Amino acid sequence: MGKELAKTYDPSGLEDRLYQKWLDKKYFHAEVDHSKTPFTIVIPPPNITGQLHMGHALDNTMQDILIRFKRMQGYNALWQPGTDHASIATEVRITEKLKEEGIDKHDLGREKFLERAWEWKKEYGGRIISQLKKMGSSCDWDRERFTMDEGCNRAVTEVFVKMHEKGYIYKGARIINWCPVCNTSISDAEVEYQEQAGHLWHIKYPVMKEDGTPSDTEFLTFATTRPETMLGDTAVAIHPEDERYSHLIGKSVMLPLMNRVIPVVTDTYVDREFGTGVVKITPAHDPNDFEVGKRHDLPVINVMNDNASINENGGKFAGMDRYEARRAIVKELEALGLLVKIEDYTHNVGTHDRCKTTVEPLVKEQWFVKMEELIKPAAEAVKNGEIRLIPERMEKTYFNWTDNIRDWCISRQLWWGHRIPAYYCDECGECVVAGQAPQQCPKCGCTHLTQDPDTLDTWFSSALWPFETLGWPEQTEELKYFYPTDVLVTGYDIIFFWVIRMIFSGYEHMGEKPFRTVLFHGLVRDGQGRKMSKSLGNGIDPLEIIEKYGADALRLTLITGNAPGNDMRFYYERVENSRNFANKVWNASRFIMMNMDGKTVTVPSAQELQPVDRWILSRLNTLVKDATDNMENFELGIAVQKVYDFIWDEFCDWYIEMVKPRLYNTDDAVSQNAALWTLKTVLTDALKLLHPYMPFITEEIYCTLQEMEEEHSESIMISRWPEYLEERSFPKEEKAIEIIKEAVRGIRNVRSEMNVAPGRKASVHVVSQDKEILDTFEEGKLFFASLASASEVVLQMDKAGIDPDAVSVVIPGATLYIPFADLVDIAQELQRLEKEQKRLEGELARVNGMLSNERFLSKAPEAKIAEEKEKLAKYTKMKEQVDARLEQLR
RNA sequence: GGAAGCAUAGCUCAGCUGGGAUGAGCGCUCGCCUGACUAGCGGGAGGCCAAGGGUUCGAGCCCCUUUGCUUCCACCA
Repeated sequence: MGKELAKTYDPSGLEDRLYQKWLDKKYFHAEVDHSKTPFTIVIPPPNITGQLHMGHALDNTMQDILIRFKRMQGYNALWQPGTDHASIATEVRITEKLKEEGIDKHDLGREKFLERAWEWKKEYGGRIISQLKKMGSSCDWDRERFTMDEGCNRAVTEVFVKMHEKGYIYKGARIINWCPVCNTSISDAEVEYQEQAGHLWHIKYPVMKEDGTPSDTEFLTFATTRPETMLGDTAVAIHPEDERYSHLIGKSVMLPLMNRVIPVVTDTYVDREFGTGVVKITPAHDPNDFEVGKRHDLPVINVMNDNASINENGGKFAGMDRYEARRAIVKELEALGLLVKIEDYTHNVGTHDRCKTTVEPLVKEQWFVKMEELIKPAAEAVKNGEIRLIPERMEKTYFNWTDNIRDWCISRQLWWGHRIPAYYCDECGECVVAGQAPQQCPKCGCTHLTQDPDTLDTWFSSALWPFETLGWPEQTEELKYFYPTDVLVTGYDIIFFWVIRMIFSGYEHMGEKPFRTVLFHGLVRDGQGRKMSKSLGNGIDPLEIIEKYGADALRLTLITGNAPGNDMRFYYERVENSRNFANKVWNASRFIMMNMDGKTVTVPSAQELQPVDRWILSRLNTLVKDATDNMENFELGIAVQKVYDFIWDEFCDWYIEMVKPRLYNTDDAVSQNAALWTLKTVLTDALKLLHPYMPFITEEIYCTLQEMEEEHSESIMISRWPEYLEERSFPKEEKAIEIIKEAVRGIRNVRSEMNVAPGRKASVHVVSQDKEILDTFEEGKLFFASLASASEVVLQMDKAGIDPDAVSVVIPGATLYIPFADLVDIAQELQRLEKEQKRLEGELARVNGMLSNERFLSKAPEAKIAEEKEKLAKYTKMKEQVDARLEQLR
């Protein structure tokens, strides 16, 4: 025996060995080669803080499937890997770690902190990569990049300076989302709204009388969820057409506690239907109020410090935390009789997606990207189909964002990230944006300039990922050859954060789209449909699954029965099934190799191939076509399902069983050789089709199989993807074998129903007037007998000489008789046949109904009509057979 | 408030441009250690495809309405 395979498939050990082989052979590496067509995927860079989770596992499985598929098809496939510095996520983790050591980030200082961060990167940055390797990911590791490596840093600076010159990047005081715990601004996309139970405080402000003193009878009542912001109120607003308050237009109210007189303004922003129709205006602490304030030229009074405590503008409340101040203010208002009532109220509160702290809207000087112009080509590209989103419905989500675009706040008050290339003159305050620190101030000539302390939003660099990883801003060969990339595979949850930003960046800086297709996948949830999360502790570690079941089983599980963009639930039972399938493939291969052992398998002539051989070759041929089509259309789950069904059902359960008698019959070497050749050929191609999904097991078997050859290829990875061949299509044999399969199924069914012991054989008479059908059975006699547990198979044109009490099975074009004289229960037999008769009558009624419908005949396509006619003939014949048999029994 | 998705076998899901639901896995049930595989083999039960309309010769699939669940966006004090 050439090589002994173990009885059950054991992935451990084997996977690492094969992966190392692939690395050694440089199969993952792609070089610019103009004789080949490139196929490129850039990896969504995992965070350096990251641990491989099921989302990564799914994302990377999909990418690896596509890249391996295209590589086998002969494309120059590049899967560009790398990691992301993940500015805030990493900074939070490091800060936490420092805290554990009793060190405050600010005491440590920026430089030392960054040293720690780089140490962290060194320690953990490689972890996720080694985990991706466990999955079998065929990334070109020689090209691994990092969002903060030298090249990416250059790209970021270049982009910032260029966009600033064009006026796309500006600095301005805007209301932004502030996280008082992380001490940084965050973008709109980072705010996560949570429904929280709170209160609605109804408060009234006294209206100012003509004499300039507050009235003690006339008030304006309104409601607020954040009473502490009243310290910064600079107006009260009503709707201009609200008759209830029209007499107050032009008047003022007294802001209690602060004793500030503030105007009553009119603005259509006010909803007359909501509450009392009165809104207090706090421009410094509410985005809408900020807009109102701008329209009415109201002062902006910031009453909060960065840590959300009240600042010196808050009078006697200065120094209190925002919630402490809230309580104190409510208490005082109540004492003054200005608190009307308190209502329970659940509302959405903006929180920071990283730390869940309630976000505080604050007015701050920040850097922004002006989006209006930039977004246009990005929206257009999806609209005109230059970029395709899969599934298509994601376009709606996409346009929802592009149509309501807001300027992107890109500055973060963090240390870990790309520092903003803006420098301020220590003398005159002039701001200079430049690739390198200027020697002197262009305005006053001062030589002391200080760089902006802020860093950029982490997505600023990932937006450039598809081209910065290929060398941009250098015009490298790689960039020219591999860009634009082909497919981006990612979760729909980062469409705003990342996908859109890459698209407009691609158009802006490269003048071209970053990728042709975006393939979205959903979330991997737990068995109860919940999101996997650390806080719930319901996460399933992919590495544990790999350890136990193998990477192939995990990959197959993640990809089967799942459509693009749909969430999926993770079940251990499904992994077990995948593992069982791996074992099935393993054992089928083991069986084939055992039988090939010691023999030289030669290519059989056309005549030497038997109908069953042609049947399975033809079925394989169809599979090649269908599965390839599905994969080209990114229907990965459907494609692999077809391969799975083919291997397990058609190949293992039918073909191998059909061929066994020929393998065991040493007298007919020609037939045996034809069977072995077919087995080997079909197995090899099936393994190839399966390889992108289950790379390890297919490689192991393929190589073992190849070792039995004189000239063997060294890896399935670099073998050619099977192609549909017209000369391998045998529709006639497909039909013929289908009839035999039906006969076998029918006989098994009857035997099972009658409780015939499996070991008990009986003769089977095949009665048909159709010469071709008899020929089919004649040719398949050997295996038909074995599958149908027949002691002998007798073919005849009529039922002469058959025991009239025999059990019968009707299949299209033939009736089978099995004489079980001692077992047959005529009543039961009648019942069975009557059931079959009824079924056929139903079918006939349906087909006849269609074919007698003139509108059907005139409107339905030709092919459909022909199909129905064929069915009519088939069922009519079968019914005649059943009728005749019933007649005979009665 | 706006939008999207989902509702198909006991459970979890597939079902391509409308053309018989022999759909998959698990579960259930009956029978088998049949010279690759009990991580297996053979048989079986189980679905008026959420409800109601419409378009069509024909609807799980297209249109409208309703109900239930999920998600995204906006965020009104």
